[in-house]
Amino acid sequence: MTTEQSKSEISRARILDAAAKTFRQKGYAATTLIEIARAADMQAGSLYYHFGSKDELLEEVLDIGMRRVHEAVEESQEHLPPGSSHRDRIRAAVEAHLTTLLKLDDYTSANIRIFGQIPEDVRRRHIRLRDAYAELWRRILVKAQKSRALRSDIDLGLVRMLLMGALNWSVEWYQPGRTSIQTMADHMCLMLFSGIGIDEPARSSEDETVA
Amino acid sequence: MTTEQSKSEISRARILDAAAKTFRQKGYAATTLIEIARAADMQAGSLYYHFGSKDELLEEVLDIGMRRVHEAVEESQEHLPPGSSHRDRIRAAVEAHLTTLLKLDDYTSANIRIFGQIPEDVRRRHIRLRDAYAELWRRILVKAQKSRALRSDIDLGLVRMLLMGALNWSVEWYQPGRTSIQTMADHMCLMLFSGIGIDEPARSSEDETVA
DNA sequence: GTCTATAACTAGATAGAC
DNA sequence: GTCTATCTAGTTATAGAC
Repeated sequence: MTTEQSKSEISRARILDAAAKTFRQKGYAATTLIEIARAADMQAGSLYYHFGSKDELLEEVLDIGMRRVHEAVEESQEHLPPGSSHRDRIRAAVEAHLTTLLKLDDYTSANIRIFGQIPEDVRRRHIRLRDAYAELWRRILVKAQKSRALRSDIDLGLVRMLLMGALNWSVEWYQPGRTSIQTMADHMCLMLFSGIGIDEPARSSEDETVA
Repeated sequence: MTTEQSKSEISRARILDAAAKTFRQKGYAATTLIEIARAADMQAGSLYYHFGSKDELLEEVLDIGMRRVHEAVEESQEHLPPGSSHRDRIRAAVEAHLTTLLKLDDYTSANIRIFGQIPEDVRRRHIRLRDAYAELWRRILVKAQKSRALRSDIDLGLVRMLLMGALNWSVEWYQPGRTSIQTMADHMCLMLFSGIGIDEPARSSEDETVA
């Protein structure tokens, strides 16, 4: 009950870490308890002292992953310098989301990668946390729109889904070292706020619009 | 050898359709041959007359899905009205990609959804088609940038990944009837070219930048 | 071509020793 | 708490009848 962890708590955490890592890499159904146990330096049967079933283990990994990214984005909003613009706020949220997803955390990336392939009842129990996280983003964007930092003639829900897609898809291709998270956030926010198009000059006959 | 399909070809196609649909819904590892067979009105053992293994079936589903979206985007570029701008070209590609992914095709959506969870050797053989599709997009974007339709001070590869992410992620949330593909393409291209930000007015003391 | 039957294997889960 | 041994169920794949 102090800050010391019991042996049980330590093992439990080791199992969860191993599960998050393996689920993220191989997906849910393709991951066996034998692999998780091996990654946690244990025998498969020993897992059942800590968890009732594979699904129970999955559920906890998913919940932890979603809570972590939720908290990271929430904190990014609380720690902004006073007088920050709405663009600053959104940029901070984007960076917090990406950082959690790509640098810190097998739990969050496991959640994002395998959510579409989990058993129905696990999904049903987990969905509240997902909805709460979506609501956090919704509030950030709506506030920006109401303050006229974002256009009013758009479907903000759709924008949110496209934005989350661009960010979440990075778990499928991101390789540490190649691109920095800063650069990714820069590009994402540039697209979101200003776009990367240039006003094409008035058409003249010499324009190469087809070639 | 005529336009008539042999009984074998018909069955084969039925199996592939069933496999694409089931893979898309449940993922690769979680899908059993028994389910695929049932969806194709067959017994599991009968599948082996047409395919050598589950992996072989998977591979063909993946390849078909990638070829279809590739062809759809390629055709979208060939059928543009003369004098189309680069924005028009990109917009057409976005729409073709989304349409294939969300309306026409279990094969393409299966490919996008399960690519991250397939066996290593299948992935290795399939990757060429993926790379070719990426190259098609790269060319479209580079051409636009060289013609000064897109800013030159950006990492176009990164933009491409963010764009594909925004589009591909839609397989995880899109529900037919709620949003039209037109609307999705509109929003995506608006973000890509112009952004949805409004220049925030010069800061004054009464601005509510924090609340 | 498709069926039925089944072989060979692997998974998740349980029980009892330590 | 963890291990070893094992049960049960379900999977891919094969074989031979029709």
